[in-house]
Amino acid sequence: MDKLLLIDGHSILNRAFFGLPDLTNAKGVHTNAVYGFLNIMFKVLETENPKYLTVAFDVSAPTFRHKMYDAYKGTRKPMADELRQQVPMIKEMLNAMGIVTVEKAGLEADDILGTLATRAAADGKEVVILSGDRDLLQLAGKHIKISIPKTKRTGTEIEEYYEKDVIEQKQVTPKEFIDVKALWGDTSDNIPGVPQIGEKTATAIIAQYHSIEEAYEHADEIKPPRASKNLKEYYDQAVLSKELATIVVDADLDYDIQSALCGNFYTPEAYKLCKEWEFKNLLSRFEVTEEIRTDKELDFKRTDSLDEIKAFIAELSKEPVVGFSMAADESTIRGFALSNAKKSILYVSGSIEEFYEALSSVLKLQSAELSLFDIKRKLSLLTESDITEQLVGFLKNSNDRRIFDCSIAAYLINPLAKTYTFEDIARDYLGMLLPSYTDLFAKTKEAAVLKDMPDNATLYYCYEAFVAASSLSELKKSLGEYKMDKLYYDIELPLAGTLYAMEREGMAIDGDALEEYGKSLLGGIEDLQQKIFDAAGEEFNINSPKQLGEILFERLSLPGGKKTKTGYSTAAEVLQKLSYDYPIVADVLKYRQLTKLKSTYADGLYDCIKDDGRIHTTFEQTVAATGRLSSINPNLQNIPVRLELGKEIRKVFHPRDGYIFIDADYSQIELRVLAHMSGDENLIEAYRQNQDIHRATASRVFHVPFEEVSEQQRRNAKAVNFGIVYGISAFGLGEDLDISRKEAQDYIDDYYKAYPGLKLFLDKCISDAKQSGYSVTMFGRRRPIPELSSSNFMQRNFGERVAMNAPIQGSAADIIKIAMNRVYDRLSAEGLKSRLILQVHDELLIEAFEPEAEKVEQILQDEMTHACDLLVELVIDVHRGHTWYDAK
DNA sequence: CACGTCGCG
DNA sequence: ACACGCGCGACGTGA
Repeated sequence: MDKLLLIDGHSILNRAFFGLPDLTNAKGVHTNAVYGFLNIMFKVLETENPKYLTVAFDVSAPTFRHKMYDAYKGTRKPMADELRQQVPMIKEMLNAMGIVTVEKAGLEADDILGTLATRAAADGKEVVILSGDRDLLQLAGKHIKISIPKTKRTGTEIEEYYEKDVIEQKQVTPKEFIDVKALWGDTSDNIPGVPQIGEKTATAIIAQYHSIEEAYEHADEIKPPRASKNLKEYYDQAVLSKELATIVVDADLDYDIQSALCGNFYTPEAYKLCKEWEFKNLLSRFEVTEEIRTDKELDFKRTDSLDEIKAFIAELSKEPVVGFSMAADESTIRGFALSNAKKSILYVSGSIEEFYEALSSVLKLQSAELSLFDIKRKLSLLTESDITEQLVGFLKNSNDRRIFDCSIAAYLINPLAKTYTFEDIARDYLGMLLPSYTDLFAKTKEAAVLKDMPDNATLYYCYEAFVAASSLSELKKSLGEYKMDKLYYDIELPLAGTLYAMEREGMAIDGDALEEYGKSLLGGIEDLQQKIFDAAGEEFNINSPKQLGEILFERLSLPGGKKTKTGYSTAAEVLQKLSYDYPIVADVLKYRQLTKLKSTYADGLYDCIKDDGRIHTTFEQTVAATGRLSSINPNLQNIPVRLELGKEIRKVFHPRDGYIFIDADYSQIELRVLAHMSGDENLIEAYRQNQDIHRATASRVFHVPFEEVSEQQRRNAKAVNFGIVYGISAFGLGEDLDISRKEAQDYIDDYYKAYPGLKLFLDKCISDAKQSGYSVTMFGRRRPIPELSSSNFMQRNFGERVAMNAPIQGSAADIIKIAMNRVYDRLSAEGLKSRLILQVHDELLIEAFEPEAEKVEQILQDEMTHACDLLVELVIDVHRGHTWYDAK
C-alpha cells in the first residue's frame, strides 16, 4: 500500500532545537534545529520508506497553538530568537530538497495534518504523522499512525501509536481523547477545561460515558462530587474546550498528493545549503561528483618520474603562487605534491635525495609564494636538512612574505574553529567540499595508503596542495579586511619558526631520576590505598568518582549531597571542607595528589623521552581561542610547581653539560596590560610608584593606609585582582574568598570605585563586543563571542566574562610572542649557543651556555621588557639554576 | 567518547 | 530561585 509521511514542521523543529546543543556554523548562524529536524526526518524516511512526503507549518510562529516548552519549566515562552531564525531556514532546505510544504492562513498545522491524513486514509493510503505533540493522538486510526520522537540516552527513539495503541495506553479511543482533553484542559494551548478535573478523572469519566455530552447527561452519577458539581457548572466551558481541542479534518486545502512524491532529496541546491550550514554528516549522503565538489575541471596526477616533476616545476616558475603538501607517515617523508590553481602533481620520491633536490628547486623559484598548511609540521618532517634553515629564514623575514601558512591565517580569522585542515578551508573559503582524510583512507596506515592506494593518496595530497594554492588570495583578503596582516606577518609567521626551533631543541630530562621519583611515590600510594579501604570497610576503585562518591556519601553517610548530574561531586574543593573532620577524606586527597603525579607526570613524561634523552613537546599555535599557545605530547606547560611534592619533579629537568637554565617570567603581565588598555590613572600610578600592587589595591579598596594593610586584606585584594582579569562575578569571587555573594559584590563595587577607569574599560569591552560580535587585543587579534547574542542568560553572562578576559589574556599572549621572536632573533644574531626551549604563557626558559649566562639575562631583560610600549613598565623576574626546580 | 578531576598560567 | 570566575591538556573510568 502506498504510504504518506506527514511531518508537523514547527513541532519537530522545536523538539530538535531543545534536544540539541546550540550548534553554529563558522559565520555564527544557529543551525541546531534544522540539523536535528533533518536527522529525525531521514531516520523516519529510512524506517518508513514512504512514497509521498509533506511537511505542514503554521503560517506565523507566534500565533500557533503548539506548546513552546521552555527547557526547564512548562510555561509558554516567546520563541527564542535562535529558533525563530531557523524557521525560514528549514523551509529553504525542504524546498531545495524538493519536499512539499503546506501552510495556509487561518489553519494550524494540526488542521492541515488532520485534513491531509484523513483524505489520504480515505483514499486507501497508509499514513504516518510525525510530530512531537501528543494532541495529535486524536488522529490515530487503523491506517493512520502517530509517530512521536523521544530523545533518550541511547539516541532518538520513536513512539508509535495506531488507534489500538491509544486505546491501550490512554484507555480511550482517539476520538474520545478529545473529550478527555476538553475536561482536563491545557493551559499552554489555552484550553480551559473543567476546574478540579485532572487527567485521571477525565479519563475515567470519558472511558465510562465516551463523550462530555453523555457524561453531562449522567453528571449526577459522577464521582468524585467536585467533578460532578464542576461538570455541571462549567459545562459550557467544556463544550468550548472540546471545540478548541478538536483538530479539523475537512479543511479546504489545495493539495495534490502526486506533487508530494518523494524524489531525489540530494540535489545540488540542498548540497549547497548543507555546505553552508556545515552539516558534515548529511553531506556524506550526497553522491559527490567532481563537479559538485569543485565546479572545476582539475588535473591531478601521480608520478614517480623525476623528469616529470622537474618539468612541472619549470612550468610553475611563471605562477605567482605554488601550493605545496607533503606525504609522510610518522616521520618518514614519502613524497610531496605541488599545485597551481588548475593542476596538481603528487611526486612520490624513490629516495630522500631526490626529494630534497626537487624541493630545493621549488624554493629557488624567485617570484612564487609558497602556500601550504602547517609550516611547523612540514619543518619538523624536513628537519636536519638545509631546507629548513632556508624556510625559517623566509618566515623570520616579515618583509619577504615568500611563505604563506593557510592554517595560521585561518586561525587568526576564526580562532574558534576546531581544525584548520585543507578540507575546512576549501569549504569555508572556496565553497568546495572535499573528501577528508578519513573519507579517503579509512583506517589504513599512510605508508600502506601510498603504496597500495595510489588513487586516494594522489587525490588527498594533490587536494591539499591545490587548496593551499587557490585559497591564499581569499585568506589574505580576509586578513586584510580584519586588519590582521601585521599580526600575521610580524608575529605569528615568524613565531612558527621560533616554535619549530624550540620543539626541535627539546628539553633534557634524567630518565633514571624520573623512574626513581615514580617509584618513591608508589609506597605512599599503597599505604594510603590500604588506609582508605580500612576506613571504608571495603575495597573499591578510588579513582572512580562514582564509586568514591557512593562510599563517602552513602556507605559512610558523610554530609555534602549531590552536585553533578552523574552523581556526587568528589572534587577537591568539596573534599577539602570534609578533610578536617574525616581522616579518610584527607587520605583520598593525598592519594589523588600522589596518583596524579605518578600517572601524568612520572609515568607520562617517561614515555615521552626520545632517543636523544630529551622531551620534545609540540606547541599548538592554532588552538587557544585567546591567542595563547598550548603544549601537547607532552604538555610542558602544566608541570607541577605550586606544591612542594609536585615541584620536586622539576629536579629531573636539567640542561646539558656546560649549560644552565635561565628562567624569566613576567610580573603580573595581565594586570599591567589591563592598566595600559584601560588607562586607569590610579592603577597606572600604583605601578609607576612600583608599589606592591595587591597591597596598593587593598589600601584603596578598604580605605586603610598602605602600611596598615593586613595580610588578610592583601589576600582578598589579590583575589579581586585575579577576578577582574577573569571577568568577575560576585558569585565566583564569593566562592574563592568563601564570603557571601553580597559581601563579594561590595568588594567589587569598592574596587571599581578605587579604579573607575577599569570599570569604564571593561564595560566598553562588553558593549563593543556585543556591537561587533568579537573582542580584540592590542595587536588586533580577534575572538568572536557568539554567546553574547544568545537568548540564554547563562550563555550571555559567559560571553560577557569572555569579552572582558579575552582582550587581556590575548594581549598578554601577543606580547610574549613578540618577546619570543625577539629573544630568538637576538640569540641567533649574536651567534650564541644558548637556546630558547620553553614558553609557559608568561614565562620563558632558556638553556644557556654557561659563559653566555650574563649576556642571555641581558637579552631576556631587553627583549621581554621592551616587547612593546605600555603606559606601565613590563617587569620580569629572572632566575638561574642547574635544574628547572632551581631556576624558579 | 564524554565526563570528572586536576596540573599549569 | 537560579545559573556563575578565564584559558588550556592528560589521565582514568564507565557507558
